[in-house]
Amino acid sequence: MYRTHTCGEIRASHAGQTVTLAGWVNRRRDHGGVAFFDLRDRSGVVQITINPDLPKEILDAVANVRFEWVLQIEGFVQKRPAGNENPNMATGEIEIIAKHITILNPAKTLPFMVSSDADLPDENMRLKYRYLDLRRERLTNNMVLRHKVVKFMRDYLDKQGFIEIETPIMFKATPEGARDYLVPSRLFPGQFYALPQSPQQLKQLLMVSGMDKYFQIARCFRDEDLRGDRQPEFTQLDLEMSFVHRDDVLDLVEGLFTEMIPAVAPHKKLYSSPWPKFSYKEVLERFGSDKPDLRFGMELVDVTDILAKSEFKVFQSALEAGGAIKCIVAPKSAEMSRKELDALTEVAKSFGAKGMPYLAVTAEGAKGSAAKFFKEEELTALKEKSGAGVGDLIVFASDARAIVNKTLGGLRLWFRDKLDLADKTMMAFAWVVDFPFFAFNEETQAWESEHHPFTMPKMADLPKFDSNPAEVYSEAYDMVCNGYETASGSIRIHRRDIQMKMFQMLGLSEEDIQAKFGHMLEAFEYGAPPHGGMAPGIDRLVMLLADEPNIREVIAFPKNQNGRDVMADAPSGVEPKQLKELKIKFE
RNA sequence: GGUCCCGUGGUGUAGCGGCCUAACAUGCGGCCCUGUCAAGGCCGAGAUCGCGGGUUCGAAUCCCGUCGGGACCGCCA
Repeated sequence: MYRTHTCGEIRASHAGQTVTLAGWVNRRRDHGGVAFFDLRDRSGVVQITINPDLPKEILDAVANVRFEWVLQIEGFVQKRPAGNENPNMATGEIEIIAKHITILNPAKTLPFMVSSDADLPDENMRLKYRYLDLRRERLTNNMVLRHKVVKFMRDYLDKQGFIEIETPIMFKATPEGARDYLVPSRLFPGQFYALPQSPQQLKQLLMVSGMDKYFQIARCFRDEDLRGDRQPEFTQLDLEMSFVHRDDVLDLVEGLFTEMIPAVAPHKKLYSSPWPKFSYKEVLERFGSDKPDLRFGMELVDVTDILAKSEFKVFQSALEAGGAIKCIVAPKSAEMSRKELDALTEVAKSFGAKGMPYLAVTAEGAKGSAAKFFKEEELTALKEKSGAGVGDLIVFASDARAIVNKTLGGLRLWFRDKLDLADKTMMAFAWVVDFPFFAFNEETQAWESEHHPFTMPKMADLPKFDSNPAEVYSEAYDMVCNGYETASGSIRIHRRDIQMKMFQMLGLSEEDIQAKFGHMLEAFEYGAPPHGGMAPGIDRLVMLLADEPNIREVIAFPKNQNGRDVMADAPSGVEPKQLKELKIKFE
C-alpha cells in the first residue's frame, strides 16, 4: 500500500503517530522557509507542513511541485500551534510534519482549477475533462452521496425481503412510448435488439416467475431530446411486488425515503409525514402541474365565476369557447418593470397562452394592462377570493382549462425562482394518484396510454372502455418532489383479456400484438399473480438531495444537451468492416 | 422541429462603433519571503475577440449566415 491513512480522516486523536499519505496537491503556500501543501484524496484535504530543516534534495524536489501533482508523504501528525488551527477544515486541528516526500507523478497545468468552484468553467470544458472535474470536492461529494443513496436502497429493500435481479440490456423494441435505442444484430442481419426504456416487461415476467419483491438498480435508455433533468441513459430503482394493492406499494416507497433522507442527507427536512396524496385532477387545478412544487403557495385561483360577465374581450372569448379564467397572485410584485412583464408574457406564451393580462394592486387602486376593463365589484370579489393585497401582482390566464392550468403552473415556477420562494432545505414529497387511463393524441388522432400499456385501469371503469375512454382512470401513481416527477408506477394488468383489450384500444393489429407482446400475453395465461411496482429515478433524487441544478452534476460521465459524450467524442463513426459484418449500408 | 440566451489570453469575466496598441481576476514563468490556509509582495509572458460574409472612413462592438454550448416548448409509455 502507498498509504496508511486517507487525508480526510486524520484528527487530533492521531497526534503523535507517523503516517504515510498519498494524494494530489490541492493548494500550496510557499513562504520561502516553511511551506504548506494541502494534500487531497477522495476523503478530504489535510495540511502538510514542510520545514526548512529537511534534507536539501527533498527541499529542491518540493520547490518544483505544482497543483495536482501526485505525492506520497510520510510524516508525523502534530497538533497545530495554538492560534493556527483552521476551523473551516475537518482536519484543521492538526497538520502533517513531512519527513519524506516522494513524487509519484507530476502533472501538466490543468485546463482549469479544481480546488475552487468560483469561476466554474464553461460546461463543455468541464465535460471534456470530466475526469478532472470530478476531482472537485463538490462532484466527489455528489458521487459519495449517490453511493450512500443506492446503498441505503439496497439495505432497506433487503431487510424488507426484496431480492435484486439483473435483467438484460439487450432486449426488444416496443412500439409504445419513447423512441428506442437500437442495437443491430450481426447473426440476424436486419434485426435489432432494443435497449430497455425500463425493465417493465421483464419485471412483470419475474412476478409471473414467482420472484415476488424484486428490485434492481436499473439503467434505462430513451432516445428523446434532453433536458436538465433528462439524460438518454439514466438510473432507476426499479421494483415490483406481487399480491399488493396501490397503497402497499406507496407505503413501502414512502417508508424507504422517509428513513433515507435523515440517514443520507441530514440537512434536509421532510415537508410532511405522512406524505400528502393528491388526485391528478386536483394538482392540475391547484398547481397547474402534474408534478407540483409544494414548498410554496401561490396556488391557482379559479375566477371564472367572478369574471363571467367581464367586459374584457379576451376573457369573453375564452368563456364563449367553453374555457376558464384563473389567476395566481405574485407577492410584492406590483412594481415589476415593463421589461420584466414583457419577458413574463413571453414565458406565458411559451406554454400556449395568447397573452398575459395582469393587475398590479397598489394603494391607488388596480393598475395594469387590463385594469380599465374591471368593474369595482369584480375587483373586490377578485381580491377577496385570491387573497391579493396591496403590493401584489395578479396574473391571469383565460383559455381552454388545460392551457390555463399549464400556463399559470409555469408562471408559478417562474415566480418561485425569481422571488426565491422555495425553502432549499425542504424535500416536499407527495403522491399523485388517479391518473386518466388514456390520453388523446391530437397529432395522431388516437388514444394512447397515459402511463404505459401494462397499467391496470380502475376495475369500476372497465365498462367505459369503449363508450367513454376519457373517463377511465388508472391504478397509476407518481411520486413528486419539489416540482419534479421522482418516481412513477402502477398496479399492472395481470389478466390476458384486459391486456388484450388495452392493446386493441391503442390501435395495434392482431399481428402486431402477437409479434410485439405475444410473450406477455402468453405469460399471463400461466397463472400471473396480481402485481404492481414503481421506479424512483435515482439521478433526480440525488440531484435534489445534493442541491444541484441538473442531473449532469450527479452522473459521473453524463452527456451534453445534444446527447454527446464530449470527453470521448461519442457517438462516432465506425470501421467499414464493422458495418459490413452487420450488413448495414447508409443512403 | 421551434423560441430565447451565450461564444473575448489556459480558465472565468469586462469592454457593446473611434478613447482597444483589448482591461481585470485567476492560473502560468521568474525573483523575494519561516505559520499560511483563496498566503503575500515585485516583475514577466500569454488573445488574429468561435468561424464566414456584409454595413461603415473605421467592427470585439451593428447586420446576415454558420458552427458550438445552455435554458425552455414540442417530445419524454
